Amino acid sequence: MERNIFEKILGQESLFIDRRAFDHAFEPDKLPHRGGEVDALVRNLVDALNGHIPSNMLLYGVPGSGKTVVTRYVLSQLLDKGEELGEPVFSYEINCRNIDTKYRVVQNIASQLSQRGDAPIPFTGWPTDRVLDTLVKRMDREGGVHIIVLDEIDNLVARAGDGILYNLTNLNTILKSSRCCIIGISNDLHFTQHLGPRVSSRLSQEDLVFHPYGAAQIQDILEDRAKTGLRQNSIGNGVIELCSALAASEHGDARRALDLLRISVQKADQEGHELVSPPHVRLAQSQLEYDQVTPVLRTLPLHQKLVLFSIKLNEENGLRNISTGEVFRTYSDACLKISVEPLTPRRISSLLNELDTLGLIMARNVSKGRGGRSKQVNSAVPRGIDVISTLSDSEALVAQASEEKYALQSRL
DNA sequence: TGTCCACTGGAAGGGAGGGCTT
DNA sequence: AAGCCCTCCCTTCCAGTGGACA
Repeated sequence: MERNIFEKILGQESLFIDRRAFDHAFEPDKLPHRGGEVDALVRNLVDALNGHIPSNMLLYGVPGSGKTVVTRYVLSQLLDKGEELGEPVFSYEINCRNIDTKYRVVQNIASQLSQRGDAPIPFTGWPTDRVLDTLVKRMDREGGVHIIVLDEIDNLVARAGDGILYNLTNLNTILKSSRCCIIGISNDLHFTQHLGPRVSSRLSQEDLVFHPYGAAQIQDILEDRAKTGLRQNSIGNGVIELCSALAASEHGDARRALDLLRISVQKADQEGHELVSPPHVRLAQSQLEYDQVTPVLRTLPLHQKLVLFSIKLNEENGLRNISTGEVFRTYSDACLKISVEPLTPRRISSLLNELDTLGLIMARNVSKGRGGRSKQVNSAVPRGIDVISTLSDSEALVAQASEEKYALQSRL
């Protein structure tokens, strides 16, 4: 009889003991090389246990420099201690990449505070002030200290302005039987420039900068995780060093290093090797690039696809550093070919900025004197990924285009 | 030194879509 | 059903800009 198709893999020996050690959300027992940052947070947040209001804080640092993990680590201990001392502490972690409007932020926190019998707050429909009102009532009902962590706060400010931060930093003047503290986490050191002076001074009462990890520090982190998550003696010479060096060369991102090591181990597992070696890391590196980019390419909205397609098409024809105007002309032609109404040049300019933020293109502003000021655009998709076929082969593009046409026709 | 180009990017607002309240 | 509210995607308008060139 045929064996079950899962049996072969299930029975296979793996180099992993605990895969979770490589999760981004994994909370290790100790945080190497972040003692100073932990201390700074603890010194401030201890006020929550003394009946005072902790200062609002802003944590800065490049991605993967430990901001989020340090905050979680400190907060989980704070919550435990609060419970022990009978000083209730509540914490809310909001990722402002997804939750990026005033309404959604307030709705999210208030919903986390809902009890049985509370009316659910819809994800749209209520006036924001009403949601804010509900939040204040619920916070006061619970009492204690409420710590609101706004991860990627720069994204929230870019999308929704600083109005929400004004409301949140103002909460303590409205709250009667509870207190509130904001911790903002940002990748962008200069994001407070986009804040009004009142919000800025209230929010950044204490700033903390997380410096990128160096290769040696990343190495320590990887060694710790390998001890927890992998079988003994499963890592070959130079593997951890290579992972650390690759991640350190990309602005010291510890998450990237963990991903690299995890995928390297998977590769060794797949090949049935007992030992992970540097070639596995190289394989992991290219897979990581591929895995990061292709889903983004596939899920781009139609017009962004067409813009990127136009840039790539120019590059295939040997044209690099093309201007916004050139992109727009190629893009308009592409639209014509698939009978889609092109967007305006102004919109294309914004789409170029969005593609730049996504890291799919490199755009920089240049002035050519009488030739005018414009962007100089190049694709930034790693080599080895065939953008044009990923974008144009996909039936999705055709489907998207006809959907667009249908929507247009039904409007006319 | 002023002009001019080809844009940039902020601001305001339209309109469709999803949802709540009365 | 009508009146609101919020979000998203987009357009329109326009002041501002860096630097080559006359």
